[in-house]
Amino acid sequence: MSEIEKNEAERQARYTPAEIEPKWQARWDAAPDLYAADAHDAGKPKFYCLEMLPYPSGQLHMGHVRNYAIGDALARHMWMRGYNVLHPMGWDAFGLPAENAALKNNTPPREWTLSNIDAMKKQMRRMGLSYDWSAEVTTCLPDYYRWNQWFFVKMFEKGLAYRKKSKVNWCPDCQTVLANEQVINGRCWRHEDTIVEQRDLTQWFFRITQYADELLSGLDKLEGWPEKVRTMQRNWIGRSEGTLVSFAVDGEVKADCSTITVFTTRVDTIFGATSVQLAPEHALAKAFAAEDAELAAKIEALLDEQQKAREADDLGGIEKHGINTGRFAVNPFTGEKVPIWVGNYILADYGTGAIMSVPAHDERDFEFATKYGLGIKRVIAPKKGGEPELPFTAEDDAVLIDSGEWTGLGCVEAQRKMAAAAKAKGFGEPTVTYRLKDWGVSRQRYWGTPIPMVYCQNGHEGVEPGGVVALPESALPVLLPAQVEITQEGGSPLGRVPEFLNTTCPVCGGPARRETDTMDTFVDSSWYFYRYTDAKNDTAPFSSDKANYWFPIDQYIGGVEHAILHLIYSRFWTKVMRDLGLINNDEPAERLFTQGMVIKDGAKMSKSKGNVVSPDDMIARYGADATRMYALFAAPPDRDLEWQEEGVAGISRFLGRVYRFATKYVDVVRDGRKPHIVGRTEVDQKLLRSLHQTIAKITQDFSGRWHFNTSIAAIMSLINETVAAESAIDAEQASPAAVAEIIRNLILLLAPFAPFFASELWEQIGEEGVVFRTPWPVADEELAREDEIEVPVQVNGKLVNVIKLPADSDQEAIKTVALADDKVKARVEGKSIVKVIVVPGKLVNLVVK
RNA sequence: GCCCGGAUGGUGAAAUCGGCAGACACAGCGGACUUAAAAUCCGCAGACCUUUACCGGUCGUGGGGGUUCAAGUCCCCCUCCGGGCACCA
Repeated sequence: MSEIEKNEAERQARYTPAEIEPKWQARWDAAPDLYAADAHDAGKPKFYCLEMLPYPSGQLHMGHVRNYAIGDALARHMWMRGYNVLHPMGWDAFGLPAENAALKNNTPPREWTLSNIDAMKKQMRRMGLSYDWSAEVTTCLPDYYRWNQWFFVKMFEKGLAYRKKSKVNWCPDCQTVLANEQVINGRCWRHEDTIVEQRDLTQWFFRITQYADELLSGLDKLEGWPEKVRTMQRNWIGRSEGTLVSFAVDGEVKADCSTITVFTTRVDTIFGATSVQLAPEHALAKAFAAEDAELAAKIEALLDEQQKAREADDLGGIEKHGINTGRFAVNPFTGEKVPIWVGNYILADYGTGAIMSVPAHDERDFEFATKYGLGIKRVIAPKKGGEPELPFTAEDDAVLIDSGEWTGLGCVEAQRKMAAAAKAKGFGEPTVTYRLKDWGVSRQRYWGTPIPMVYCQNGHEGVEPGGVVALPESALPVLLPAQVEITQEGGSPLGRVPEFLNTTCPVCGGPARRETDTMDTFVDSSWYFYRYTDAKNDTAPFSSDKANYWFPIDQYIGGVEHAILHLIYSRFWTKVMRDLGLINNDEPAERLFTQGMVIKDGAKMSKSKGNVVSPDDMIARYGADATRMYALFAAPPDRDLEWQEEGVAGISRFLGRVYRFATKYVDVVRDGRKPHIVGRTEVDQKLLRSLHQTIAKITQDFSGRWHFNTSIAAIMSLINETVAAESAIDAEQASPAAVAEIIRNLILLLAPFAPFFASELWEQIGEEGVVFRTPWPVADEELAREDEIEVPVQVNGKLVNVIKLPADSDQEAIKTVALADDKVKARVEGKSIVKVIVVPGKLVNLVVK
C-alpha cells in the first residue's frame, strides 16, 4: 500500500463529525416530510412527544440541548417502534425582551424576534432534531394570536374573562402588571433584584378559580406527572375548608357595616374567641377610620408596615402589631361582646380579610393576645384529659370544653355540626377558600396579543357610555400596529397610537376606543400544543378531530421551573376548551417529565457567573451527536447535570471506536447479510448473548425509567466486548452473519441518541432506507440467556468466593457445589453450619457458628 | 415552621424487587506503537493494614441506632445541601 493510499484509508477510518453531520443535515433539510406525522388514519398507534417551546432569545443554551436531546431520543425510538409520532416545535415569541432589544438596538420587536427564530432554528437543525417543521407555531404572528383573541371573546361571553379594579403587582422595570404566579419572593420573575410594587388598576382577569376544585382533584389522576409537581400545584391552589361566621357590630353603625364576616377553619374553637381582627384594608376598618382621624393614621401605619414587609418578602417575619378600634362585635354562638382590632398580620386578600382570634388554640393569636393582654380562654382539651401548654392547636383526639351545648364533642365533628348550625340560624355557613386567585392577564406592554375589546364611548342599549364591547369574530384579528414608539414610561405603548386606539363600536357604529393592554404571554403557551395538530387552520384554532386524535400529549418534557405557571394555566385552558366543546380530554398531558438543570462548576450557568458553555462551541468541537449524547450520559435526565467538556470528548472517542470497528468490517457485514445459516461459533454465541441482553436493557430503559446514562453505558460495554473479540473475528472464529447482526443492531441502538452517526454508518454498511425508521430490534430471549451463572458464596454475610454453575442448576445443586468449594471449606472448618440460604440466581449464604 | 428531593471513590455516576458496593465514563498513573508527538491499543486504580512480592486481612455508600442470614436499599433519630410553600386564619 502506498503512503498516499494508507493516509486515505486512515482518514476514512476516522470519525469526522464535521464532515458527516453537515452532509446528513443537508439531506434531511431536503426531505421536508422526513419527520411529518402521518394523517390520523394511519392505522398505527399515535404518540405525541412534546418538549416545551423556547422563548426565541436568539441562542440555544445547554438546558435546551438537554431537553431536546431527551425528547428527540424518545421520538426517534417511538418511530422505530412503529408509532405514528407527532414531534413539533414552535416559538413562545411574544414578551418583553423583544421590547428591550428594540430600545437598545432600535430594531422593531417583530424583526428582532423573527431573526432570532431563524438563528435558533438553524441551531436546532444543526443538532439534528426530528421536528416536523410543517407544524411550526410562532405565537407572535397574527395567524396564531388571532386565536388568543378568539378564545378571549369566548371566555368573555362565558363570563370567564372579566374586568375588575384590584391591587396588582407592578414591576417598575417591566413597567407592567405581573400575575401572582410571576411574583417570586416579592420580586419580579424576570428581574430578580426588582421589588414588586402594589398598584390599584382595572385589569382583565380569567376566572381560573372557577376551576379550582377540578384543577385540584384532577391532580390525583395525573399519575404520569412527578409527585413534586403535583404537590406544588396542590399547595398553590391551597384549598381550605372552613366556616364563615358573621359577628354583629355592636353600637351604631351604617347599614353596610353592621356585620363582620370571619373565615375560620376552627369554628369549634369559637367559644374561645376573645377578639375580632381586621386586615388594615378591610372595609369596616376604613369605615371606622373615616370617623376617627387618629385611628385612621394608626391604621395607615399598619398598612405601611404590611406593605414594606411584603415588598421585602418578610411577611412572616414582621412583629405583630394591632390597634383596638374601641368597637365591639357580638359572637353569635355565645352572645359575648368581643373587641374589634385591626392587625398587621391579617391579610386582606385571603378569606374575608377578617378573623376571630382564639389565643388559646392558635399560635399567632396567642402571640398577639399575650402582647396586648387580651383574654385567653381554653375551650379545647385532649380527649384523655389534662391541661396542655397553650396554645394547644391539636384537633385530633381533642374535645370541646366550656362550649355550651357543644361541650364534649370531638373537634372535627363539632366543626361540621357548628357550621351547619350557623347556617340554620342564618349567621354563617360552611365554605371553601382557595389561595389561588383569578389570573390577571392584562399587560401594559406592546409586544403581546391585543385584547379584542373596545369601549363604546356613547354607549348603546345594554352598554353604558364607555362600556366594554367584545369584538365579533369577523373583526379579528386585531393586528398589532407595526409602527409603535417603544418607551419605558407612560403605560401601554398602544395607547399612543391613534390609528389603533380610535375605532368604532361594532354594535352601534359610534366612536370607540380600543383596549390598549395586551395579554400575558402565558396565554400563548397555554394552548400552543393544540395548534400543532392543525397549525395552518385559518377557520378555527384547530380542528377538533385532529386534536382529539392526538390528545392528550403522551409525553411532555420540560424544566421544573414551569411546574406552577405554565402547567397550571395549560390545565385550566384545556378544561375551558373542553367546556367550549372543542376537545374531549380533561388534561393536556398524560405524562410529564421534568429534567434537571445543566450546571457548571456547581452552579447554574449564567452570564454573570461566566460559566456558560455554548452549544455551538461543543458542536463545533465534538459534533452534535457527541454533544447530545453527553447530555444524556452524564446523569440520569431528572437530576442536575454537571457539564464537563472532557466528558464530551469521551463520548466522541467512544463514537470513534464504534466507527472504526464498523467500517473495518463493512465487507463482512455485507457478506454476512446474505441469508446463509451456518452453525454458531463460541465467539458468535458470546457476542450475540451480550447484544441481545443490551437490546433488552435499552428497550426497557425507554419504556421505564429513562435512565439513558445506563443505556449508553450498556452500549459502551457491548462495543468494548466486541472490540476485545477483534482478533478472534479476524481469525475467522466468528461467522460473518454474527458480525453483521452485531454491527447492524449496534447502529440501530445508537440511532435515537446519535442520528447523524447512525445514518452515516447505516449507509456505509450498505443498508438502504432511513435508519431511524427501521424497526427497533427485538431482543431474542433464547440468545440472551446465560448458560453459566456466577453465584457468590458468603459465610456469615461475607463474600468468600464466586462459583460458576450451569444456569439451570437447582437449589440443591448450588448448595452442593458451594459446600464443596475449597475456600468455603476452609472458612467453615471447625464450625457448625447453622443455616444455608440459597437464593437462586442471586447468592448462597452460609450461617456458621 | 411545614412539604418534597438529595448526600456513594480524585470527578460524573451504577447497583431497577433486601442479595458480589463502585458498572460505564472522566481525570490520573504505567506500558505498547512512534525518531518524537498526536491518535490508537493494553494494563492499574475506594481507603487502610500486612507483605520483598504474591497471598491475605480490616474498614467503607453524610452521622447514630434498629430489623434481617444479608441493608446504599427497609424502620427510628440527627446533620448538611437543593427546591417548594409559609402570619393562608
